[in-house]
Amino acid sequence: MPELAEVEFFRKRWSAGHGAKVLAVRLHAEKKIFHRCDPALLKKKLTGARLLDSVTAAKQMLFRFSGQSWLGIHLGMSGELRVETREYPPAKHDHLILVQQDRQLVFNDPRMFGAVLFATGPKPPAWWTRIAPAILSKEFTVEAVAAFLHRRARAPIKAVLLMQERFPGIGNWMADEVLWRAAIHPKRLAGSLSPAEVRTLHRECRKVCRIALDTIAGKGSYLPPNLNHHIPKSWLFWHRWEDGGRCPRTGKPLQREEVGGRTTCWSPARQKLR
DNA sequence: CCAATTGTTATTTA
DNA sequence: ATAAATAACAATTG
Repeated sequence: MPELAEVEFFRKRWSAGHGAKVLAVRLHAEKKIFHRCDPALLKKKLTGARLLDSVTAAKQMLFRFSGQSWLGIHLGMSGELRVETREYPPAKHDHLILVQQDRQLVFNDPRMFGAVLFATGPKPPAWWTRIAPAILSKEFTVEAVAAFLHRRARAPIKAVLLMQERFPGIGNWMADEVLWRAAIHPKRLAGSLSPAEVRTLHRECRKVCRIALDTIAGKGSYLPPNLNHHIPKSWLFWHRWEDGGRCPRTGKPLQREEVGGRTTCWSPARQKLR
């Protein structure tokens, strides 16, 4: 499920535990989500450690603990973070739980395409620092997008938008939202976009990220009660899975088809192949 | 039983 | 050699 803004939403949930000690760690060490770390070490180091703070980058979260410990979480396709009471009994797919005095921080992931990472040391580990610069950062320039599209010239633009090395945090629905707003057909080859279209694409990437973050994860310290509640009613998001869904801008029927290996939704009246 | 799922990566193909 | 397409991963739901 989670893309950029949803990941930030879930990270913010766990910030309820900032400043508090971890009294116990419960985990399903044999599960695949732990295969990129040492779960025994994670448990040893985090038990008794204090959760200091956390950040999000792309689709990943980094939680910093006392004792120079760093916990990374990728939510994969079906992961979510929740905060439960001390009395909450663990459920089947609660693969990692950090027990604190007043709450339990739960990582639940039924499909287990997610990942738990762990490292110790004075600075954030390499698997964190090598994440591409954010779309909302200064480094995400029109020139950088143009150069990337040139290198991926023969791939459909939809597939290119999903590449985390240049569009960190963009996932299936955000890619469709960006292309719909930019009025670019998802099957257009990346190398075929005009300079004007590249500028529009760049601008809409930033707008979708900004608005998605504000509405899904909430501004400042406000955390919305659920994920989708505040997503603008005008967005393609609300219509992309409806059978017989219509484009919110043209009122014409939407189309759904696999593009770049993923189910893609677009408005043929707005996004032309030419 | 078949097909679907907001992600990533290893393998195969071009 | 490079880049694009495909398969695989696991669990659940319709």
